[in-house]
Amino acid sequence: MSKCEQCIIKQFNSLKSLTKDELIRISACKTSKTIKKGTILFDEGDTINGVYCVKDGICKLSKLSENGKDQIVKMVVKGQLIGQRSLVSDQSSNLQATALNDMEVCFIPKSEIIADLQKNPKFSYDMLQDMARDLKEADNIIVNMAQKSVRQRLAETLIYIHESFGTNPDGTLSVLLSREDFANIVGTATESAIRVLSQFKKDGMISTQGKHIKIENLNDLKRIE
Amino acid sequence: MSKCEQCIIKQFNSLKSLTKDELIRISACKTSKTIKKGTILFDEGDTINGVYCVKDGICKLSKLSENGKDQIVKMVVKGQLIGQRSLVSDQSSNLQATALNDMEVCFIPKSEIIADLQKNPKFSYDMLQDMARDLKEADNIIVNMAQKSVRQRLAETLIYIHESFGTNPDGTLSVLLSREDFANIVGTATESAIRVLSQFKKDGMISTQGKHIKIENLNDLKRIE
DNA sequence: TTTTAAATATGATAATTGTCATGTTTTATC
DNA sequence: GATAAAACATGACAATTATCATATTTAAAA
Repeated sequence: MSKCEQCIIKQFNSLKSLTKDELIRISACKTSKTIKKGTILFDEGDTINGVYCVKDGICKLSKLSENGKDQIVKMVVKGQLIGQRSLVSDQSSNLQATALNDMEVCFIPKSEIIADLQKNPKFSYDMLQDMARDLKEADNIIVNMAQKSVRQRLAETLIYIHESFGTNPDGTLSVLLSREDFANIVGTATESAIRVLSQFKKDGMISTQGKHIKIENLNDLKRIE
Repeated sequence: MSKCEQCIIKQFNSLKSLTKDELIRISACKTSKTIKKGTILFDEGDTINGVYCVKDGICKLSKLSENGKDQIVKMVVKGQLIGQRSLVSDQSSNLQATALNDMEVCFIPKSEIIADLQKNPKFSYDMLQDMARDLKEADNIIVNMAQKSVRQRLAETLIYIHESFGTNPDGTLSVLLSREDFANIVGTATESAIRVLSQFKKDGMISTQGKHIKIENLNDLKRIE
């Protein structure tokens, strides 16, 4: 099992601000896990009792609406932490976390990290900055949801995934999502998402081979209104 | 000018976690301001250079969408801070702040408070908890925007204002909003907001006298789907 | 108070999006 | 590889919401 104090993944999140001693202590009680694609890490209402540090893979954070549809609120990739909000506010999770592909994660128990948060100002300030970033992002999503069309939102989602998570060697988006996932990000019916994607394809902005999507004309996609 | 160390407003925000010495220092350089209804405290893109502590009044935080419409993202009332996110991430504001009625605020310069944030773990932990609360709230709004109808969102907005900000002696909502404001909270056209409110009135769930709205049947309003 | 501007209200119509039905393709499992 | 299940796709139609036009009311200014 790898040691936190030597792990390079922490450079991408607030764990980098822990002291060497703190890291050694955490390393001793963390758990490494392999999580299969499709597995639910935790559900809405679950008491998480710690944070996950994502070493590899991608995960979606979603919330069930009263109408029975899932809304994807955030996607978490390698380097990021999951469960920070619940840790800080000492509440059960308000989101469900589901692995979108096979994942490697480390689980750090709450008991080992909460004291550091209250004692190490650099660490809590760092987490504060993380959360500030999330909050800004969430505000932007609210505005998009409220004011933009499904067509626009879907185009922006494709661009976001393309630019944030990159592409495979063949140019297809590296994050493989079902049409239902796209609908749940955009906040629309699955059929509507499928229809819009089909239209994008007809217009030559994307190409598809099964679930794999390739952006063919980024500029046109960016110009959609 | 009142002293921070004696001010009771700070009980409602993270400033309560500052030490007496820190408060005295901040008190010496803070500015008290009276802000007239309708005044823009700061605009999108402005460098705020500090935080506002709201001593009285209400303020809306909004963001201009590309289609030219304002989206109200949050309402801030007595006791809360404004500008925390920009302070923490050291960025210009991504939101516009506008007074919804006459306000009393104190402005604390960034230079006086940022060091405390990095040195006083209790203070930063407290602000972290504030931001965690905001983030949870924002996630809920995303889900509502994405999955609920205008009718539902408007009903929930009325209930939210009723329960969070209270009513005047005559039972009308204490926060006075224009129909356009309601539209900008819900994320719809002003005409649509007006239409839905008219329908609520016809159905006996609310009554109106000019801009003043009174909830007449909270249960029916809560049951809207 | 009169005048003017702004906010509220409502109708008509178009555009967007959701729902249900049904067929096709892809993927998983035996 | 055959079979079943899931995911994808598309048509038809209904519901929701936006837009434009135009009154009417309310608030503000002269």
